[in-house]
Amino acid sequence: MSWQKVLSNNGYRVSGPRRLVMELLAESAQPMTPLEIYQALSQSGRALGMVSVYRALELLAELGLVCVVYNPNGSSGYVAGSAGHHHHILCKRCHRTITFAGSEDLSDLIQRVEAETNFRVSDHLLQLYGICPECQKISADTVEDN
Amino acid sequence: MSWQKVLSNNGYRVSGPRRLVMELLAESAQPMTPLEIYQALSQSGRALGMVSVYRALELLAELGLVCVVYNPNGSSGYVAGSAGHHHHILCKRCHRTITFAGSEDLSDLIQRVEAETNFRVSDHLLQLYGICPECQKISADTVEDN
DNA sequence: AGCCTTATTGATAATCTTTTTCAATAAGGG
DNA sequence: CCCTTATTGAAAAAGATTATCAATAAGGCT
Ligand SMILES: [Zn+2]
Ligand SMILES: [Zn+2]
Ligand SMILES: [Zn+2]
Ligand SMILES: [Zn+2]
Repeated sequence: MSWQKVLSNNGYRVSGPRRLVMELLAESAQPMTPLEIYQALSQSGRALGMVSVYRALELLAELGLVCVVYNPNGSSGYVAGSAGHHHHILCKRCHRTITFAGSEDLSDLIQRVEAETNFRVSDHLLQLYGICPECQKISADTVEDN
Repeated sequence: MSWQKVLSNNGYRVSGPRRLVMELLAESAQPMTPLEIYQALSQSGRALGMVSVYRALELLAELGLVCVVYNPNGSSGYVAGSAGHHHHILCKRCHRTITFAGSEDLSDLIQRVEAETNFRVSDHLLQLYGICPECQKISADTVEDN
């Protein structure tokens, strides 16, 4: 279902600011902070208030249309979200972020931890960090040059 | 190795504020924000500046003596950290947080994602959310009462 | 135990980020 | 095309984090 439909179906309007934020994030390969979103849109002429960026992100996140991802250094940003169970993998060098499908791969771990701790697990946060193909290539080239 | 030793070995002093923050977190069952730490210490007479809380946390986190954990709602807090590969599980109801040992349980998942995405994975962020034993018991009691 | 050096603290101010407020605007149903 | 009302945006308020710098105290040395 399109993000416009998700908004409508939940009684929200498909407004200019929401469209701008949504489309920008969909195009971006990297997570963006509210400020970065504001600046990117301002510079490309399509101005909107900083407040609207915050409000759009809040709503879009609530509806699952965008996701928050955490950088290794602790800062966080937003990426366009896909539906269903999924997680993100971030490049430590260029911050390129892509999504991978969630699976039952954690179920063994979760069972073990439930047995160990007596917690009942219902949810999880998982992100992988590493180096993306492009940055690996750059590293390889640099090494060759030496 | 004790946290005091870690500080010393890295050329830092075992100061009052660092001790207060470290001991408070070690005793706390829940993650705490800088403000919560500041207030808790102030109220128990052992006053220190807000700024010192920030600085202590920054340093302790850098040395791996405390960890940042993310609440399901997006807010974050600090917990006393254990050494080695580990993760945290949080109770969604009372925020009690405990540590569980990391393992190789993600290696299958990581291999799959590396194959799918061509990323080289070096690190990960994992947290589990659920209900702790105490809160399960409360739920059970409540149900019985009905 | 007392002294000295210097890392660390804390009060204040500066900066940055996020939220509130409320009149003006525009989305979308009719 | 009009009307209703959700949404926006400017400005201000509130909240969180960081910089400054004189005063303090940790820990090495004797
Ligand atoms: Zn990269
Ligand atoms: Zn998952
Ligand atoms: Zn609980
Ligand atoms: Zn792990």
